Amino acid sequence: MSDLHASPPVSGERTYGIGELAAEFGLTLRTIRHYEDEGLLVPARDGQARVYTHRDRARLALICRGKRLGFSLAEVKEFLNLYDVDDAQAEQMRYLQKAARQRIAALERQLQDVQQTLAELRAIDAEIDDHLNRRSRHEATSREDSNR
Amino acid sequence: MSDLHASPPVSGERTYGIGELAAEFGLTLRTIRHYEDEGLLVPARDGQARVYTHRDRARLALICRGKRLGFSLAEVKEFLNLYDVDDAQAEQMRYLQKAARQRIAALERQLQDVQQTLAELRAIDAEIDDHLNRRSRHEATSREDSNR
DNA sequence: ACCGTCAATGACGTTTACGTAAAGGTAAGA
DNA sequence: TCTTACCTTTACGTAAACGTCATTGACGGT
Repeated sequence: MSDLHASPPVSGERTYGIGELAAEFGLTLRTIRHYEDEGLLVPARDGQARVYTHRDRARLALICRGKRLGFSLAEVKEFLNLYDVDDAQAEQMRYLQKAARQRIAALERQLQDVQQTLAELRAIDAEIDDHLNRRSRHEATSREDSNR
Repeated sequence: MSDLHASPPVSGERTYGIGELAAEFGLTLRTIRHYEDEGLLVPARDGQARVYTHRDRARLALICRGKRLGFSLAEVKEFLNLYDVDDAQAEQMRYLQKAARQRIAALERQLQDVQQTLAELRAIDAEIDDHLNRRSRHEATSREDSNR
């Protein structure tokens, strides 16, 4: 009758259900739960049900991006800590900064890789264009300049 | 006695042993053989021993880069075909071009990801610097400006 | 009261990308 | 000839990242 179970709409923060996030990020429920098993997400609970805050949602977005970049869940996990710098002691801030700089270095290398690969593939694309055009022009020529 | 088994130094092309390539690329023999099992490499043979040409070596470099970019071996495999455009029929050139363009699109997305992540991490790095400096300056101040 | 939907374990299965022996072949050097 | 270094194949093992049931629970609607 009275909403005995409806989670408190106390703090004006909107929350998300697992299915909602799954749909939004194109993941399965299993996958999101797996991220929790691995300690990448620690959603609140409304009874048994998982309740995700904006912060959880942001973390999930970071996880997805990390995955797109080819990092393992373990790597993404360390990665995530970097975004929680606010509540860290000066002691471990230096550690986090070291970690951040290592990641930056890794990403700079990856940036090189991506750019080089892009350049090569674009060259290949152009080369194919070239080949195809020559061939078609050649065909046209050998057909005694039938067109034009 | 006479080099009955020494591979023909016929064509002036230098060749590589599997251990050589493993050392150069920081891979294990097992890994390189695995790439062969998966059809990513098809080295020549001198008896039983694998003999790698410059071309094989170049392919291996591409494989490594693909892996660094987070692609699966299956993806890298298709990827490799793009570099063999020379000996392709116009028929499948169009197919290869399509594949190339898909990869280009994927890499452009990845480029965005990398750049955004880099920007964020650099911001975090700076933010930590900031926090640490404020704190140290605060400490200094509270110590009645002990230094300087 | 019954249904359908969404979610929660729990547990075994699968794919990818190799690791790790085990058992042996070949050729150069002491 | 024996050792050492480098290579071979065969085959089982494994860690990561989920997929895929099977079973159960809580709600909302009719």
